[in-house]
Amino acid sequence: MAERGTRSDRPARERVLEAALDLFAEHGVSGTSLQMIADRMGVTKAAVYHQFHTKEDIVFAVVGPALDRLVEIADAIGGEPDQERRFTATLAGIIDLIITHRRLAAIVQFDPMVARLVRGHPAHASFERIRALFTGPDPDGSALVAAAMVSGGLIVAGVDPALARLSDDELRKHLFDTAARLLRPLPGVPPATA
Amino acid sequence: MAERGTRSDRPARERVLEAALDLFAEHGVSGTSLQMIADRMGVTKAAVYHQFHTKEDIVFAVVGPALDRLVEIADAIGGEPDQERRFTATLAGIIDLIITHRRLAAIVQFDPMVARLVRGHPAHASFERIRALFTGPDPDGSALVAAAMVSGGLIVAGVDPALARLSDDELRKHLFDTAARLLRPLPGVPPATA
DNA sequence: GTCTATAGGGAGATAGAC
DNA sequence: GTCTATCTCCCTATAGAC
Repeated sequence: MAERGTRSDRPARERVLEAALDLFAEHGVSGTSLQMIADRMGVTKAAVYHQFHTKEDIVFAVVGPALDRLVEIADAIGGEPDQERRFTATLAGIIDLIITHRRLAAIVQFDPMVARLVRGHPAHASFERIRALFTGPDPDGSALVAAAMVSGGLIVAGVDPALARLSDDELRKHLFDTAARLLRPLPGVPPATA
Repeated sequence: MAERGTRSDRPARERVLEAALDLFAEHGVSGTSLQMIADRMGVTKAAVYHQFHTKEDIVFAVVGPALDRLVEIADAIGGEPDQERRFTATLAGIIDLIITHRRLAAIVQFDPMVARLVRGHPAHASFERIRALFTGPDPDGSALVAAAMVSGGLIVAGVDPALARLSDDELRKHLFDTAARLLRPLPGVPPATA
C-alpha cells in the first residue's frame, strides 16, 4: 500500500511544502511569493497552483501537522491524573514538538500571517490549556511571567543559531531542565536531574 | 523652542512612524504596504512618500532609536569594572529597553525583513556582546540554552497579552528576577530581591 | 504638506494545451 | 504534472499641481 506504480501526487506536494517551509523561515509568509516557491522547485507558478489552489492552503499544509500534534499533547493532559507526571509529560511533549519542527515552531509563534490563521484552529485553545498547566491555578505575576518566558524561550532556543552545535538530545535535556527550573520555583521540588 | 509658528516637519513624520509601528506589529513589515500606512493616517501614499522616500527608510526610522539605545547599553559594559554591577546594570538596561518599546522589540527580533536590515547595523555586534556577558566565558550547553531562553523570553514577555494586566514596574521586577534566576544558577548568589 | 495621476512591475490566480 | 499565456489587482515609487 505504500508503493504504487503511480506515485499519485505525493512527491510534488511534498516538494512544495519543503520549499515553502524554507522560504517562510527565511522571509516570513508575507515575504514569500508563489513565484519564489516555484523558482526554488524549478517549476512555474502554475505547477504550484496545481497542488495548492491558494497560498493559504500551502500555509495550512505546512503548519497543520504540528498544530494537530499540539492538540494531541493538550488532550493528553486530561488523561493523566498524577500532577507531577502530567507536568513532566506535557513539558517533554512540547519540547519534543519544538525540536522536531524547529523552524516551524518559530513561524507558528511569530509570523503574523500564520498567527491570524491559527486563531481559528483548535490548537489555539490547546495552547491556552498548556499555558494554564504551566502557570498553575490562580497564578500571580511571577508565575505568569515565568510561563511567558518559557513559551517564548523554548521556541527561540529551538531556532537560535548559537545553539546549532548542540545535538537534539543535548538541547532537549537542557530545555527541559531550564524550563522546569523556571516553572517550579517551589521549595522542596528539585529541578529535574541535570 | 518647543512651540513655533511652523511646527516644521515633526508631526507628519511622527504620525507616519506611529502608524507604521502599529501595522508592523500587527501584520509584519512585509505584510504592511504604504497604502495601509497612508490609510491609517487618512492621507494618500504620496503624502507618506514626502516624509520617507522608501519603505526601508520608514523601517529604519521606526527601529533605529531602539537599536541605538542597545548599542549604548552594550558600550556601557566596558566601563563597569565590577562584575556583579556590570551584569545587573546590563540586564536592567535591556529589560528597560524592552518594556519601553514593547511591540518594537518583538519586531526587531522576529521580523525577517527587519532582521536582514539589522544585520548591517552596529546593534548586531552589541547584541552578541550582551549575550556573551550573560553566558559567561567558555559557556557550556546549559549556559547557552539559558541565555537563548532569556533573550527570547524577555521579548515575548514584553508583548504577551497574558501579561497586559501587569504594570510596567511589576513586569520589570518579575522579568529581572526571572532572568537573573536563569542566568545565575550559581549557588550562593541569591536572586535579586523580590 | 498634501493632493491627483501615472508609470512599471510583481502579486495571486485562472484557462487551456501538452 | 507541468507548461505558456493572460487577467486583474495592488505594490513601490515618481512627477508635478495646489
